[in-house]
Amino acid sequence: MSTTTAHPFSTATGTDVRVRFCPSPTGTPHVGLIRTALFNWAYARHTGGQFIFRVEDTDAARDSEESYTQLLEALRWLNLDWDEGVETGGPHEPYRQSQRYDIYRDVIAKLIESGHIYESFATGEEIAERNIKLGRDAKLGYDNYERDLTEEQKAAFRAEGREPALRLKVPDTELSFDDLVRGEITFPAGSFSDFVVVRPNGHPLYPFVNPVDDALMGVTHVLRGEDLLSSTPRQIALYHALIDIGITTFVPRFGHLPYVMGDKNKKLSKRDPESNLFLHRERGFIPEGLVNYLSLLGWSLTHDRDVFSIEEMVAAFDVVDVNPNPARFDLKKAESLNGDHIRLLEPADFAQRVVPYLAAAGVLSEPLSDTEKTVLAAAAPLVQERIALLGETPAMLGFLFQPADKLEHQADALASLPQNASEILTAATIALRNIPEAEWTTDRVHSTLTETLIDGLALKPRVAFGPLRVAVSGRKISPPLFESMEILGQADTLARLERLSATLVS
RNA sequence: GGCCCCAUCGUUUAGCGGCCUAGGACGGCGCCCUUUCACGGCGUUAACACGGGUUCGAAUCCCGUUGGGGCUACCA
Repeated sequence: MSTTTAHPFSTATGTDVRVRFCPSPTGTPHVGLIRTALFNWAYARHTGGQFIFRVEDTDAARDSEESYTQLLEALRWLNLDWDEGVETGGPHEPYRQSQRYDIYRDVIAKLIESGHIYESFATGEEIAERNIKLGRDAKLGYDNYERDLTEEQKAAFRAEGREPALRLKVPDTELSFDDLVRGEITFPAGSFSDFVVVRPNGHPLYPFVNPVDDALMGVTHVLRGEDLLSSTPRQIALYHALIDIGITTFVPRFGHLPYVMGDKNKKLSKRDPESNLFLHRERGFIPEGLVNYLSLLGWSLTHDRDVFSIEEMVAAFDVVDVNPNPARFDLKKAESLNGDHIRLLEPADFAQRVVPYLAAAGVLSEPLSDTEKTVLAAAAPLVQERIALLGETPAMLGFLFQPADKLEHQADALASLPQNASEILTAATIALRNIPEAEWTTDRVHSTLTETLIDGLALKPRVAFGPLRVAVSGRKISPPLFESMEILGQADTLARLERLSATLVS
């Protein structure tokens, strides 16, 4: 097509690549949005190009500063750093659209002067009426009939007190582009019409400011959600106008990333709790695990492995390998992957990361005392091997930070006690009391208890150790018993056994 | 209604004409390990939507059908 020849698409590769993440700050960060950020970031890091973070806060009614802050927090938490953008600055400042209105005014003036945009006085109702009158579907949209309004007609509208919106003249031809993830896509002539770029009150709209900023910032690859696919021809039309007036020299390549679906066959909605990035963090996802899972939403590293590091992702990531079909957000899989990444953490690192979760649950408070640090360091490895979310740790480790007399025995744990629980506790208490304090180790506790209960009383391990577990942790499920006893120490352990015994007698 | 996108196990993904009697992972099921719960190990379950082409040969290319989804704002 001639327009394509006249207005070439970007051919940028390698370090010339410029991608951007440009959310509008409405609501809390959505995992689909973050997936988009991740893919843009990964593409920039893979190619050695630049990653721009721009904020599209031109909707005063819905944008909030709180949401803006959350966006920053989200990217920082996931370690998705940007080369240019809000906070960090760069050669195309400012990076918040609410501060760029002067720039848009200038571009608008040039587009009016060059005849690419024109005044449109029609209201939505009038457009629908007109369609009906002409025997077309009312939903058909605008038919460009004000393109050539005379000065007299415009004056007449103004005399009625009407102010015009500004519309872009789109070409009356088909428009196609080569989508990075979907291949060649063509929109037939007439499937898109002149669209409003500026409201009557002078406020520029998203379909205008987004491409304008991309053009001004030299964005070469637009990787965004599939929901924006149908607006692409209009954007390309705008680009042609921008090239015409010398704002830029090329049209970026587009890549439309697949939807992130919820349980049902529809987009994961902001209402779905699973869409909330911070909720996942609260539950104990670690950045490594969540990023890994998010990367799998429409992409894969290789055929036989899906646990990998962000570095491995960057090394391999290319948008052209992104799968075009929608991906479902599968919490189970995400959690499993997170567990794998938790297991990969250095034990000290893991212990460190668990602290905020323990603090939030009231298990302990920061800063930790030396004793608490010691206990945590000893206990953390015991649970690192068995959880999928950091949020599971308070329930698992809480008993270690409670004094024996404050420990609560859970109902289901008490209910699980065998008839002879008292007898078992007494026998165990006597045996454990005989261990010299200096020899109080996991192994010694283990062997002593085995001799006394398994060999001596001929009990099954399950029956023998159950009551001890309940006495020590208050729960049916706990970290390994003997290790726990070692961490608690002899005196505390004995106190717990005696306390449960006392409870059972009374 | 119009336009656009999508189509491999329950889910996600590998596959880009012969390596596929279709591979991995999560889930499910079973077994093993085991002081509980996990973790781990082993095994198992289960898919190319349908119909036409093209080709010596199709999950892979083309067309159609069906089924999903999205867009169709003076929101972003």
